[in-house]
Amino acid sequence: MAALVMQPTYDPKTIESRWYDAWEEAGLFRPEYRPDGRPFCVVIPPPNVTGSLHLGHALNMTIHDVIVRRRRMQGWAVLWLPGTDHAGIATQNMVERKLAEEGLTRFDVGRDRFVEEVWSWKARYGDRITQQIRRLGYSPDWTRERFTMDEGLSRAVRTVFVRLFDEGLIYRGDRIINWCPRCETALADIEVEHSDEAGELVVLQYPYTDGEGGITVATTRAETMLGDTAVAVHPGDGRYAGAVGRTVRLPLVGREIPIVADEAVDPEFGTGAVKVTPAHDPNDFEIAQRHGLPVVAILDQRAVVTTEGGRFAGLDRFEARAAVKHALQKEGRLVRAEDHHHAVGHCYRCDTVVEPYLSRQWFVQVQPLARPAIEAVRSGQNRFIPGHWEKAYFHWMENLRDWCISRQIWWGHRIPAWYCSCGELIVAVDPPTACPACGDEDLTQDHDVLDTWFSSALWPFSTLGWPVQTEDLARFYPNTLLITGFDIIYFWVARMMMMGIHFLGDVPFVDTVIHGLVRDHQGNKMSKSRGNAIDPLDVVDEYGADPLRLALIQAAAPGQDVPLDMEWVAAARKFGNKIWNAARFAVAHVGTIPAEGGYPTDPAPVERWILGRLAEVTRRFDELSDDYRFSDAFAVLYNFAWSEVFDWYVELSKAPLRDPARSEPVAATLGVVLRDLLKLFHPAVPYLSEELWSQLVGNGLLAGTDWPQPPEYDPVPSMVTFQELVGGIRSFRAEHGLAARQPLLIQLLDPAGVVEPWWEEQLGGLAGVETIAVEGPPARAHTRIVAGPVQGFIELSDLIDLDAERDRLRKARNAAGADLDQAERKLANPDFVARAPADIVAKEQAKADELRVRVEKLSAQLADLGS
RNA sequence: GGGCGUUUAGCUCAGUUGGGAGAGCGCUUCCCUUACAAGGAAGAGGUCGGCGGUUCGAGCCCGUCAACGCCCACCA
Repeated sequence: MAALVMQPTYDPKTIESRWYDAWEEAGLFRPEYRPDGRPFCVVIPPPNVTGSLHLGHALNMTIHDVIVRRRRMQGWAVLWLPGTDHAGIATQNMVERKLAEEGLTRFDVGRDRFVEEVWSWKARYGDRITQQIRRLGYSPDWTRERFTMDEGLSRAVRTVFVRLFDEGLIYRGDRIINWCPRCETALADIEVEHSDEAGELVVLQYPYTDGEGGITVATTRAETMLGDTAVAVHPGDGRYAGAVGRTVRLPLVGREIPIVADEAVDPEFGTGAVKVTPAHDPNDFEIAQRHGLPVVAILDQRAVVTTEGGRFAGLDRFEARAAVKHALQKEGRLVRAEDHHHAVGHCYRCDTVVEPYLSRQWFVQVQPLARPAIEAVRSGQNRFIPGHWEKAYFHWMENLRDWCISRQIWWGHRIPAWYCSCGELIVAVDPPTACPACGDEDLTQDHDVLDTWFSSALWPFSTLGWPVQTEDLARFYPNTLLITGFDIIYFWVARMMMMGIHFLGDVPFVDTVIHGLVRDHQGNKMSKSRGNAIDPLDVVDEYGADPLRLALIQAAAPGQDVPLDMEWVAAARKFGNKIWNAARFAVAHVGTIPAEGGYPTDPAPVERWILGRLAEVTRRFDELSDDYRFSDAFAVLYNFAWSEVFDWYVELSKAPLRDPARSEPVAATLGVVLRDLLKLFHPAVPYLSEELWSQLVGNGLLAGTDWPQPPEYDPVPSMVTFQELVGGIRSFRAEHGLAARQPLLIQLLDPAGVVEPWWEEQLGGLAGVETIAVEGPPARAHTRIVAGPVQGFIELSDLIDLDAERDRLRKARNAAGADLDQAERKLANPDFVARAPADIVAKEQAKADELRVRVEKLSAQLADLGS
């Protein structure tokens, strides 16, 4: 028995520090807790190790926790595997910014010291986010926590690299890639964010070397002309038939360059002639390869003009753009400049404009990996929820180009490739001691590291021990689920599919649950730069972790963005207060409650009603949860709890609970219903429910109990009539401004015999009326309350304004009359009667009958009142 | 240039086998009744973006238009 006195208001702060350690120490978060359970596995989308929790994480992990806590209670052996990501460029940038405060760059400190510095950062901040995860009450298995750069995962990364290399799916080559001149590294295509920007299209004339005139070309990046090595036209373009084979002289540079014909040129665009800059444009690079053109790089890795740029050397690309344009104008080679909107690529980590840059990089040939990954989704081995994301997935996968995986940063998995002075390339999981070709022991490891997403792609199996065939791997691969935001479907989901299928022969997870982004109440994406980002820990401080969790899960319709207003969180806290106080009431009136079962076998009508509703709601909640429709599931549960259990059943229980002779069965039912509510709500509000459990049931941990399975009960039709009667009386009372404590006299007329003995007492409590008889209408002036087959007659005292009462009745009759008309019109339609299903027609008929009676009675009443 | 999403009460949003329009917050009136004023009771408020179609019946299915948002795309 809980003898503790509960505070009258729910205070999240005092209870949310209490239960986490108990759950963890009981081993509840480990799959071993249910050794015989069906395996269930989901891996956390690993947050950046030095990052901090934001609302996107909170949404993602709330969905995780709501799922895994329920599955545990349902007896599954649940593994929710946590961990963090080294987040290559992002983390490196953070540490570089910190160095910058001391006036240093990473090149000042050198690679080894820099990497040490990052590790020490990781040591200092690496557990901040995991502490935050605990504070929000999330329940992953911390004993299995992983980090993408721990020893095991690094080995998995090297193993995958070596195998793909041996299969010919990883290669090294000189290609034009996306280059961030600020981060000084290559980026994958997907790591470039395009935005439409106002620019300038300049049209230049390159003069022929062998005669008058010249050829005009257009460009948005004038500075690149310094590196032009040709002009290209379409072979079928009649305008330039005579030009192909001739040469032009490159202005400012003086280089003589040829005019070539190439299919890649679109004769419709611009002048139909295109300047070819092989070192700084991917199309041009390909044209140059086809025509054996020289490649002249005029920008270095910081996008500064090289000595190839002559007098422009040393200028930044944007300075050079203006300077070159100006110089061309002075030489009369600038035909015109026009405004031009075009997409400009930016680095997704630092927003710097990305430069196409020729360099030697490592690539994954993705098409052989993508094909089975597409097929797996097409055939249903994996499904997206909601399904429309499959289209986006297919479209992206089908158009994939090779994935540039080498990065010129220092923080990450170093590429397991070594070079020997003899020219030998050694790709191996473990560092080679000597060159297999020449025996030289002086080998140099490749300086680059791998794209962070390369290691992320292995997360569903590298975390389980792969390449070692561990028990966890056998038991938990494929994972049951993956839960993530749509913004990383390409970065992460698609790559996990490719790698999982390729290396394990099976999809990495069966269901892919996609959720939206958290937005502010005006629908804007939250971001630090926008200044509208809300720190979840501030929300927790102000409202509590449970209210935040409940608000998030209620707001998260499948696949839709979540506009989070603090009003939602405040409303969730109000609900917490409501259930807190319902429990407080129960603690005072209910004795021992069993942890499981205990459902009454032959309950009285009111108890049968609420128990029947509990069973219906539990079943519906389970259906919706199984379909990942949590917002709907919790709406059903929330409305049941508040507007049925609290507003009706708790009120109905008060009278019998005060009477020792009748209290026992009511207390038992109230106890069981509240107990199951705590269980059903527990996945969303674990702290609150656990605290109330300790007060109410006081036996073990709620988190470790079984999920409720209440038996079904026969419906109680008289309850519906009773509720309608109470509503009618209350409405009458309110419209006439009658105080609730002033009893009204009511007589009931019940031709159908549904009036139950318990009504009298409850009508007194809930509607403030005194029932005087169950028979015909009284002689004195009265009005009627119509509730299904029952009529209530309330004597009209001098206090009642008869005009107001006539208005009230007229309004009620007109409303019923309008509904009746609609129903009768439907029933008069022969097509409806003939074609609609029989049960729909019968329902409509019953509705019409009931409405007809109601209209008759209200009309009769109006006549009685002399209208 | 493609593709996707959204458009429902004053605000933010739910509404999947098409069959009587919902929640939270806000608003109006009454009530500090012994679980709860972070509460209770009673109300007001919607041509479900426009048009057309399918159907006995459409917020829900089809077509079309409009507005807003997002993703993808090597047209200089």
